[in-house]
Formats: sequence, C-alpha cells, structure tokens
Amino acid sequence: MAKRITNRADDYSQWYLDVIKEAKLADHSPVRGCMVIRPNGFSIWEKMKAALDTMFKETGHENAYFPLFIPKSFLSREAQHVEGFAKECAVITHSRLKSVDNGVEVDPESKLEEELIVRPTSETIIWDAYRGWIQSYRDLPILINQWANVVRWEMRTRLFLRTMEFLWQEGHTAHATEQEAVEETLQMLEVYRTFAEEYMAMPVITGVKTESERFAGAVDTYCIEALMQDGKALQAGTSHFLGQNFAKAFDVKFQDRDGEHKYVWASSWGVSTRLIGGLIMTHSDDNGLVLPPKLAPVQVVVVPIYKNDEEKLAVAEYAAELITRLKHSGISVKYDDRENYKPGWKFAEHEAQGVPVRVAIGPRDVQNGNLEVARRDTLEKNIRPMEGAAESIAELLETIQNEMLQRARQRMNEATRITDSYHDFKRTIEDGGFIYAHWDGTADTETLIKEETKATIRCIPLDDFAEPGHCMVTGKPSARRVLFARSY
RNA sequence: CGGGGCGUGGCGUAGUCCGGUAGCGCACUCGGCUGGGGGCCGAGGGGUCGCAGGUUCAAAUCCUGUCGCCCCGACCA
Repeated sequence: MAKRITNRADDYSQWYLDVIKEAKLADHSPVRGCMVIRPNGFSIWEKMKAALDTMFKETGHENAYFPLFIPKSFLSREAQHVEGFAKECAVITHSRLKSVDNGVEVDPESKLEEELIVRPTSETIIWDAYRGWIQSYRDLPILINQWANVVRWEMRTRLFLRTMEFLWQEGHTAHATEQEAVEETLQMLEVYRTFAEEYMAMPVITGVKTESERFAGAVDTYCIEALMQDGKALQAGTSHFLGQNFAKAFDVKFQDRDGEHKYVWASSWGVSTRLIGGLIMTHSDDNGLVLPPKLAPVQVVVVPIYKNDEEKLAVAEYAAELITRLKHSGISVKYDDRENYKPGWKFAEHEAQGVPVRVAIGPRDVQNGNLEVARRDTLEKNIRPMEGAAESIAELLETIQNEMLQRARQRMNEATRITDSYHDFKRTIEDGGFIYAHWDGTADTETLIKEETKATIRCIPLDDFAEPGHCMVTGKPSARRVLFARSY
C-alpha cells in the first residue's frame, strides 16, 4: 500500500497536515494563514454546530448576528481588551478600487473617515447594542449567541488550530447580578465539557486561567484543556466572566428593583473550528482520520464487491436492503458503488477519511446472509449476520463512541503526572503530558517556568488537587496544585 | 520578526552544482483483462519550469531583483 501519510512517530506536524489533506478536510488558501474548509471538514463543523446549538438553546440562549465590521473607536473603550487585540487586527481603510493599466489599485480618494476593524471578537459591538436594549432589571438576562467568522492577524498559523480567519460561536450574556453571571460562565463551561466528552470523545480538564493567560477584558477566564497525542495541551474552549468591565466601557446600566442604577454583569464564551484540530489530534492514527460516530459526516459506508453484472446486481439488491434498515435506524450511510475504484482503494480512502464503520458486501456474504463489518477506530474486522444488522451496527457505533472516549481518557491519564520537585518537572515535561504541581501564584514564577521549560500553566483546576503544599520553584506556600503542560 | 525549506502538466517530484530536444509516478481519456485491502496490459491528452529583468548563439539551470507558500521559533484561541 502506498503510504501517503507520514507516521506520527516520524514527524507529528507533517502527519497532522497529511491527515487533513488525505481526509480532504481543508486546503491551504492563496492567502497566507487562511484555509479552504472542504465539504468533509465543513460537515464535521456542521455536526458540531448542530449539537452545540441545541445545547445552547436548551440552556435558554437565542442566536443573533452582529456586524463583521467594528468602528475603530470601539476597540479602544476597554483598556485591557485593546491591549489584547490591538496587535492582531485587520483594519479597513478604503472602500474601493480603481482600474489601472494592469489591474486594480486602492483608490486613495475612497479613504474612510473612521477606519473599521474586522472583528477579532464581538464584545465591543455587542455591548454597544446592549446599551440600547437594557434599561430595567426586567430586560435581563440577555442570553445571546452568534455563529460567525472572526479575524486575528496571527504571525504563525496552522490549519484549524490557528488560522487568521476562523469560524466560531460567541455567546454574550448580560445579567443583573454578579452571581448570575458567574453561574452562566460556569454553566457554559460545563456545556463545553459535556460536548467535548460526549460528542468529540475528547476528555478535558476544566479550570480557570492564570492572569497571564486570561482573556483581555475578563475578570476570570475558564477553559477546557485537552491533551493531544503528542503530549501537548490544547485549549479547546473558553468561558469568561467579564464582571462589569464592558458594561462600564459601554455604559450599560439598568435600574434594579431597588430603584438603583447599576452596571450590568457579563459573560462571554466561545469555541471555534480549532475543535476540529483537537478532534484530529485526539483520535487519528497513521492511516488517517478517525472520527467519533456522533460527529462523522458518514457513519457507515457500504462497499460492494463483485466480478460481473450478475454479482453486482445481487450485491446491490442485498446492500439496498441493509441501507434502508440502517437509515431507518437513523444511521447516516453511504453506498460507495463508484465503478472507477477497486474495493481495496475504497477501503483505504474511507479509512483516511475516518468513516467509523465500513461494511463490505460480496457474493459470499449474499450467499451466507452475512456482512463484513470493519471498525475504523480499532481496524478490527468481523463477519456478522444480516439479520438484526441495523441493531447490531447501531450498537457498534455506540460502542465505538464510548471506547474512543475511554481510550482517549486512558491516554490522558497515563500522560498525567504529579510532582513536587522542579528538577523532576524539568525532566518529565520533556515527555509531554500534563503535570500537576504547586505554584506560588506569582506571575514571576510562572514566567520563569515558561522560560526554562516552555511549559505554561494551562489552568487552575476547579475541583481536584486542592490540597495545599509548597511551590516547586520557590518553596512558598501554595493553596493547590495547578496544571502545567506545553501547549499549542 | 528571526531561522530553514520549497515554487517544474491536476497532485507529488527528477533535472539546477557542471546551460544544449523537460523526464518520472499518481491522477485523467480510450480499449481490454480484472474485482474480499490503494490491481494489470496497451494506446493517448496535458507543462511558455512563481514573476520581472539581465548574461548567452542557447536559460528550469548562471546573475540581480521580486512575489508567494510551507515548516521551526518568539506572540496568541
């Protein structure tokens, strides 16, 4: 078999690129740092969207849409926020082109009076709108989400993980009380955790970011952190408690029950197409993409095998029966009857594309009332009866979904260590993985560790590892262990 | 912004050092044999070698400039 995908062990980042290429998830675009998301990739995103959107609706949120362009002046309203995003904003300065001899150029006469920023995130324009919507406590809470694209002018990009333009959702909520806004922030964090585990089969650690990793403009940034196969951590989603920062910056007040005018409390939360990168690096192998059934564009592919027209017909009829039953059970299935490819070729292709279950049907199977069923995740093949196939395959899909999570969790656990010795930390961080250790809570120590080991504090975990101890670097007291890793 | 690499049919590349008919694999078209893990044989079509200058009888190859992309680091989701 011609090997088109680099082995993970040889070159992990080349492997990652090869998987994306072979699974036809995305292409590099003519513009540096941007990507074309191909149908296979976009279909995964659509599945993610559908599941998340349902979860958002179930927790009381509504979708809305705010503009792509933000007046430059808005960005300067919240001091921390400006600082965080100023260096990576695309700025629109002109409104038209004009024809010249060999093409077009910017028409200098079309210079804008106020330049526009292509949104790197929408807090500012949304809070500007909220000011007009909120007067009374009766107008609260506002629970809005938007599905959108954003642009961040990144220096270094990587397909799905960090592109200059990416797709995401951003929730923006406004509340009458601090407690309610904090509860919202934590609730959405939990939604993300649930989604990552139940749909992506990607276990995550939840926690709160240190000041240096906090979202610009937030009081607290909560996150879900996943561990990739190469031992690097990936921030897979964030949920921010914004306090009254944006309410103050955009003068959003409400009159409370007690008649007092008060600033509104806020949260924002988001996940992006980066999740697809996380999905790839959590499950895929040297043969290509491996997808959890709940997010697979096609859950079952049926490949017919035949030598002549007679066999072809018999197989097709048999397959049609199976496909009807699978569809009836709510399973998405594709019949791959392309004439121009041989079965072996199709097997390899569907494997590269991560189709969770492959069913091969040949004359022998028709004869014996069987199916050959192969699992993408374990590459196991077995023969099972046509009778009850829809049920048994539905069950198999569930098994695959569950076992993928179990395996990923086991891998994460095996790559997670605890240490009290900085010497030990420096040594073991080389192997990748998560390390729980004590930290004195200062930015100086955090920076020192980063400089010496390239590891950062991924989060301060919410529940676990709360026992007090002493900072592994300075020996100063520490209330709890924090989670370290090298990260994407 | 630093370091490295690469631009040659749709894709992947050889050729570049040492200038002289642009080659190979995959894909594509046609015909046939095939078909339970990326099949085989035969016949075809397709490239102004990233771009712009220069040197030369002659440039993918040498010189100058320029554009772009990828990878690795520093910054970020």
